[in-house]
Amino acid sequence: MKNKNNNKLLVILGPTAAGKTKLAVKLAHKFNGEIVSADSRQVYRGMDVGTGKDLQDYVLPVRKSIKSKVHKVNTAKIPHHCIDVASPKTEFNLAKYVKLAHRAISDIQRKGKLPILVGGTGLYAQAVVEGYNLGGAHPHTIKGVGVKPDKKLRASLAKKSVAELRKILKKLDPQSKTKLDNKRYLIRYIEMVKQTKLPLKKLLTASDSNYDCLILGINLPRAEIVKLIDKRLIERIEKQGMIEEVEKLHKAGVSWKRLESFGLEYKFVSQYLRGRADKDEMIVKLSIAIHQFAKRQMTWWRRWERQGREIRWIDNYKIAKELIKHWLKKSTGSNM
RNA sequence: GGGUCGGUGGCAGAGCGGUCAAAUGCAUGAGACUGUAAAUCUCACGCCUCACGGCUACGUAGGUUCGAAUCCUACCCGGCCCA
Repeated sequence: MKNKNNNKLLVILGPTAAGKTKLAVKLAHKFNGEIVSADSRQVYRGMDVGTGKDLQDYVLPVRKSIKSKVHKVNTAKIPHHCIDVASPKTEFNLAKYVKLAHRAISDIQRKGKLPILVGGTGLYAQAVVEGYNLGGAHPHTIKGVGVKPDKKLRASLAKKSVAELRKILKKLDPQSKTKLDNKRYLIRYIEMVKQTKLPLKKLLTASDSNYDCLILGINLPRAEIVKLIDKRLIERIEKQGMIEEVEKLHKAGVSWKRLESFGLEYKFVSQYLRGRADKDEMIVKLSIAIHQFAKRQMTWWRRWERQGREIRWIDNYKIAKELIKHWLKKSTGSNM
């Protein structure tokens, strides 16, 4: 059940390089908060420069507590959760993330502090806020679904066309309607319906939101974001040891294939290290890829808004502070 | 100066008499996406029009053809080779 007294969750979104972390840390100091990262790449150990972890001197140089899987607090610095929780050699996914995030949030709330969910991975943040059904990942989930990947099924469907996959899905769930044109997702849907025997609609229904949320989105002009991205990119490559980091990960046993699957810095630097591109070429391509990523992030947030979730768009600390003050004054649970 | 190859949409690059507003890739724009999400995928992309359709386009200017990005001539520009 919900904690009636303290189920507040502050969420901070925005495209990459917009300054989410910086803002979040400042707010954490101001409002006695702790940070929960909603970033699909910060979860991996050893991926620091490329995910911006090293820039945060406030990130705990922490030790992982085996029991809680939550980072220990290091003195006055702001604790960060859901960071460095997985080896880059292992698979990580949404279900695992959601489980960790909910646990971290509860822990923070129990301490009487304000959890601040910060990140650029739209799916992760949304799944936490909206309470997606993910295998009973946390107590608030209505119905445990938790459909695990079925490799055999996936292999058997791999060669089907989009039309064929749609037909198969339709057969399993006559009421399903989807405009999905991505084979990977269609196969996933088939997998879920087949294993649970539940209609797709039911599987994709979120529970009530578990939290009393205030969602702040950093919204800067596109040109500004592009500038910030490029500036940060050059710093990462020339000063922060981005290339060395990738090299180190590879030496530690992370395959090139795996590294490239992480995308952006990890992908393009790997290609450079393998001699597939020279440095200038790599930087140009990488820069473009990050711009495109930022765009995709914004598309996600706007979609979330269209689905009915309010996001307050901000571009500076002061506004954020005022909005939060106002929100904290309101009684818990009444701002849906 | 002589020879030679080439000049195509934002870029790269096909096309070499009609079916070409012109393949493909990239960039760009919009979007999808609940267990890979920094991933994966879809659509649009000369101009005008909701659309049927119309208009302007393949270095420039002429020409040959019913018809030219595609053939011919001259010129301009670039690469290479010989002087």
